[in-house]
Amino acid sequence: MKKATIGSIAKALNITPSTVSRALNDNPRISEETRRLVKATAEKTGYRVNGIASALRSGRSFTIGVIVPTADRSFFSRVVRGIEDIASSTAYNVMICQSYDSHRSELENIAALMRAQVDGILMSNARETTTYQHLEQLKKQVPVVLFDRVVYQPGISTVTIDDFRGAYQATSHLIQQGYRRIATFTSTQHHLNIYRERLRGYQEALKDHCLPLRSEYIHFNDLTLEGGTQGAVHLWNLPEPPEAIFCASDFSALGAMRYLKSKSIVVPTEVGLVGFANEPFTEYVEPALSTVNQYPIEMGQTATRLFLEQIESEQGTFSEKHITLNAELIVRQSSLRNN
Amino acid sequence: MKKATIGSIAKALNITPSTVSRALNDNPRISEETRRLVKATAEKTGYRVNGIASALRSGRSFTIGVIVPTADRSFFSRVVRGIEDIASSTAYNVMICQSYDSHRSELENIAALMRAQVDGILMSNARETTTYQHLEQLKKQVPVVLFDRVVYQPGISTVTIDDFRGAYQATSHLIQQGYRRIATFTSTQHHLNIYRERLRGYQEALKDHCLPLRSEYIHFNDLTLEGGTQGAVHLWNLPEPPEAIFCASDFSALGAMRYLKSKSIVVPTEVGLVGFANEPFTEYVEPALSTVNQYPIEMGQTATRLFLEQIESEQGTFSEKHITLNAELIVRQSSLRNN
DNA sequence: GTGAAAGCGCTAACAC
DNA sequence: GTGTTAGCGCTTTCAC
Repeated sequence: MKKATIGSIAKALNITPSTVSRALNDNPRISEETRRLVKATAEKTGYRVNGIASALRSGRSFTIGVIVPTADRSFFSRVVRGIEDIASSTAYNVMICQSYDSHRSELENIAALMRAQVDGILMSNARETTTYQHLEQLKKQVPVVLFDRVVYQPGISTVTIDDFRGAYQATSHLIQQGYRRIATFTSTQHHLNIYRERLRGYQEALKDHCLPLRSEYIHFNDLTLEGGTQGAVHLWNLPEPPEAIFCASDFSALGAMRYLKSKSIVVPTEVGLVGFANEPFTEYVEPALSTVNQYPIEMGQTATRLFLEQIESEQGTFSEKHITLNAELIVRQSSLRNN
Repeated sequence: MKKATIGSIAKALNITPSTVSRALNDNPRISEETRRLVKATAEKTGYRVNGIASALRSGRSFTIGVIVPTADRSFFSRVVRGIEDIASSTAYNVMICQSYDSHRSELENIAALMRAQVDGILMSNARETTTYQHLEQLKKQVPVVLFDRVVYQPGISTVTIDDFRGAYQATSHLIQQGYRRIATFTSTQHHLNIYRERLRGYQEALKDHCLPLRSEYIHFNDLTLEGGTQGAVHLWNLPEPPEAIFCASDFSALGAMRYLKSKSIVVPTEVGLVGFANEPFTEYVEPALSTVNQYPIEMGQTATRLFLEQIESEQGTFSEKHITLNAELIVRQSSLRNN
């Protein structure tokens, strides 16, 4: 019992492989009769197209490569879901790789995906990535779409959320709740667009509300739980600790929340907290953490649509697009002052 | 500037493609000199092997297909990490698909992976999957290794953790903490091995400690947060509510925790809780949730090793293995009675 | 140690 | 509407 191929079907029906191929691909020049016959035989013999062979011949693998820093962050896994939504509705497969935020891994993933002859790559830069020659090379070979952690280069489309506005809204919300001395946690990785934008949003909001920018209230850390704890320690060692923190990540907000709890400082009565990313745990902690939703599914869908647009565009007609999606402040207890 | 191929390298060096292929693949019969020359030229011209072509020719794609219900559960994403660990150290790529617990999706994923000519499939059954003919078919074509949610079939290796012992330990721990009336949440999806085993572990622990099995204390739900809430509602409507719950999932434990909090019932003083899976949020909630660690990375690594063993075994020498990994009870505050 | 030749399974330009 | 032909890039057997 060998594997069925278009050849074996052809032989069984006394026609040629090309006819079989055409029939299976619904080529209009094939007679209804032949098509029916071919498909019936295919069904009966358990024929499955060999994607490898057709990719080799046609030059298109109908596979999209995706590189995310890590799939176990709710945000990225939901982006992937968005990508799969669109891909599967258009007969594309998705090959997912994780860079674990390592630049080396990112390079290896790109190499592996190219070896697999993917038709395009959708990716979010690894945290470690600070040089972009690899993208220069890559974009010459296949369409590349960056999302979330992006860099702007000719020929590369991007999808981001409006990190600036998200941060601006979050900070303004804290101000409206009556908090005045507002600190922020931001990333030491200042080459990443998203953190630069979130910091800018924080600063603009303060300015627009005529509040002073105090540099001791800007704490650079790695935005992990531990980073947030350290940040809180730093802030509460100041002569005048803040009344609220806008944290550029949920994990760092959680770190702060725990530190405050350990010091019996009550959130939100005494101190207000807002995170960023809407990780699932933000709903579960107490008090529930206010945060900024990044619409990850939409981001994945949009990135995939940009890829499809590019791959289907005529040679030379393509030019990159930069799409910014809305960010949405989700207000929960951690920033609602009882007043 | 065309793409470099073994043909182009051969032409440049006035040798044949076969020699180039051998040199690149470190075939021992190639002279050091030729190998050096070939590799230098490959480097210079930016040659990348075409994985598609070599897969077609050799019949091996060096790609492993992985199907998980969802990648955004910490457990599964860590299994994937374990798989990638081993795969990448052996030149295999990994193609990840998500079934979203739908049987239809699972079938489609299998089809897509087979089209892509993966060399094997590692999977965890979708919750919805209750029939297994598709695996019967599949295992004839490529090595199949099941993990976590498995079914036992000749020719299919499996990796599970010791769900029975995990549940047994968790329940025994509650008993040792002085809780006597112990309930459990289990899944309505009783065809899944893992939930059957966890229920069995709970029951055995009660028996071994001479505690009665009370059927009203076994609540079947979908093990989500909502399911856990409903379960708690049910239990606290009983004439004699329990003193503790062993929950077969962390999410359902969280549901119970919230319900209890809303009723001002204090965990762990009045009621003890243990979850299952060691989802990250279990550390973050208050009180921190005791749970059972499933060693996901080890599970992924083991599954991949089983696949490699099978694919490298001589025709006919292979027979399936069933590996059970340890489960480890992690005791946190939610089950530590202050006494 | 290297070359020649064949072919993996499929598609597509060109015939008629 | 169907067949013929060629070949995608690579590996591998069989020569010598």
